[in-house]
Amino acid sequence: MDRSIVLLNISAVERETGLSKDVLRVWERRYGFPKPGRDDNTERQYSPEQVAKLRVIKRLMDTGMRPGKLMHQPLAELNVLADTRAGPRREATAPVLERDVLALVRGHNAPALQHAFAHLLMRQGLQRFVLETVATLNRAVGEAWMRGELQVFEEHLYTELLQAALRSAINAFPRLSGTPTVLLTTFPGEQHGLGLLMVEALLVPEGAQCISLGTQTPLDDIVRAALAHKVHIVAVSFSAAFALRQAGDGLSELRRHLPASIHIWAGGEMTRRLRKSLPGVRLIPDLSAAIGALRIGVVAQRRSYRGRAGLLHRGWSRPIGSDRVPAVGRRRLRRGLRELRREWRA
Amino acid sequence: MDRSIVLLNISAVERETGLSKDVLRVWERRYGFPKPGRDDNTERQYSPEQVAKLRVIKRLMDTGMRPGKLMHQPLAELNVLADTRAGPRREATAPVLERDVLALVRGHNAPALQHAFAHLLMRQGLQRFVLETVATLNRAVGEAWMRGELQVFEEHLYTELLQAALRSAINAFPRLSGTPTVLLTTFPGEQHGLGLLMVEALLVPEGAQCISLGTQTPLDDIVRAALAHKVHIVAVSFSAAFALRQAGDGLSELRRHLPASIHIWAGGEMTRRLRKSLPGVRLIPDLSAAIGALRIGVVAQRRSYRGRAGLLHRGWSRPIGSDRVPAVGRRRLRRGLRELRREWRA
DNA sequence: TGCTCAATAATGCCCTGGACAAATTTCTGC
DNA sequence: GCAGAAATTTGTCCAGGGCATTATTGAGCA
Repeated sequence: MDRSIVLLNISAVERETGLSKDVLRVWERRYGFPKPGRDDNTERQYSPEQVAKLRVIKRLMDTGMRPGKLMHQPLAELNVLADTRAGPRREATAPVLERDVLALVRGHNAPALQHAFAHLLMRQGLQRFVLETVATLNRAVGEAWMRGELQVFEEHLYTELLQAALRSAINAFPRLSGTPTVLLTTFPGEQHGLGLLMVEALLVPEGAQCISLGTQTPLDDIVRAALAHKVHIVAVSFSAAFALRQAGDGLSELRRHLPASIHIWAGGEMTRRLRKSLPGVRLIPDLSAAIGALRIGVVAQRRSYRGRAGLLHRGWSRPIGSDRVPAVGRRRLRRGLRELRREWRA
Repeated sequence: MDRSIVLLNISAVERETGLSKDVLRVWERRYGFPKPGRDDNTERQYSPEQVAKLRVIKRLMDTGMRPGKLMHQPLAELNVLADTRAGPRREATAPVLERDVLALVRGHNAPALQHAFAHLLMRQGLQRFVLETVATLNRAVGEAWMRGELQVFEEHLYTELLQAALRSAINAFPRLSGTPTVLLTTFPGEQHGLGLLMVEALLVPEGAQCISLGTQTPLDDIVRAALAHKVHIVAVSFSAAFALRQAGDGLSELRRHLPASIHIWAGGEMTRRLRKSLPGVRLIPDLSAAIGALRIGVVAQRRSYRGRAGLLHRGWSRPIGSDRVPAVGRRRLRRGLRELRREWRA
């Protein structure tokens, strides 16, 4: 039969797993896994099982685990690990919503899913929708994927429809020329843009002027853009998969090349794993922390949020335990923005 | 001074230019360019000038030129080449619009740009906006970038605002459960989603039901998605930068794994360079050709693929100069879709 | 001259195996 | 129980060789 779609060469595996060719080869040399077959030309041919295991390993590593420990576990063990890692399932909290939405995703019911998003968005308002619903759903989707309950294309559809919903909601707000002005983007190599959209969705209703460059802006272009648009804040988003080192280096570079008057925010799953503190860079490990961070003085060390890593591989989500960020959060957000505005006006 | 943001290591160059580490090293060995300096650890350090030249070379290669010829030309020569390559400037057509929009982009006037898009969109309607304005502007922006008149971040802002405009326009149409159903996505490695949005913007107003998975869907997930959603057409978009070989292989794979009743469309800049004809895959080298393809295509594909005659998959690409697809195009489009619908209902 | 087909060159990608720096873990002495 | 040193783990880079595919050139022929 047609095996060609099943066996992947090393480039394809690199694309699908995010693990570089060098890493794939060196793992084979060191750990004996993955051990792909070879084709007529002695080139590596990875089986889908190997690729599946690699994907899970990659995700676990994105939460801070190290490859040496994972490599020789059977896939089943890894899934158990993933579940443990995911923390206690909070059946009580909002499982109905999650279950319903996941059912729509798994049922490939695009119109209903789109409708559900629109409905929730209208009922909750943009900010609450993002803070409560989207963050929760993102985690649920990520975990379901991890447990093998969700296909890649199902996750894609979820993301796509969600982005469409957020974008059109954001677009519904008139573009103000207000303060503060926020530049949103990701570093080169980071292709997940959902986090940017979520931040924008939180800020725009408050009258902040958001300028999104989309994903993967080269460092010096971020600097140029910040200056050209005279922004007050540069916000950069990182998914869990982003390389720690690269992020740290890049953020330091940014800090060095931007005038001190421009704030730098770094957000997204990855920032929970950052060990070093980065002077002059505000870490925003999850959206609820973002709300706190908006209040000027508070800044600094929100260590408490680092405690547990979520599994969602992209975008922002909330730490597993803390599920309440409702009205209070919004009030704080508003106050925070007021303070920000006052500061920048001065 | 801070050279670190200026000198890039080989990974960074790979990310910024899209040229693999292997290619960068082998070019250095074979052609003597790029010849980066070395750091204390004898690792390559590329200067921004080299990176700039590499970027231009990459773009020229994406239009079909070969590296051996380009490598030793000075940057100025390459820019001339780029201009030549761009074909005759059609000063008469819509230069005012282009100039105005480019001015907004270069002036970093995001609100005005957003407004301009919204304005044009409203005045022309979604389809004409895409066919006439967006296609033209895209080329203008690409060429301006090539001539060094546009920064990367300026291009990013253009793309981002344009996508926002298209998305919200598309979203304004009610999601019909009509025929035909079209699955839209790109292959892994292709991260440009603007093409998908443009196609969607052409089809949705006609009542077609578009399901977009966003970019970078693995091949077997495209197959699964097509079956799960029972689509009539799978449309895949390729930017100029996409590797010819990978596209050809992937499309053949797709064709092999999808039932013959599901049509495959391949569109985007890259498809103009495809030499081989791909049986059972409809090439749509540009949007104006897409319109023709919708009309002629139904008949042609019925004959050529089902009958395995394998004809008529060329001749759809039009020479660079002929860019007029006005009202006539829309009428044709509508008729084409009517025919499609009739066929699929049967 | 114009065309087809074969020989040659150009090009991208894969391979092996070595090296090394940064980060993390383990060990050691207090 | 803890700070700091030593050992281990891990990702990334490098050189240079090989090969399959694609493009170009050349030869023979109509």
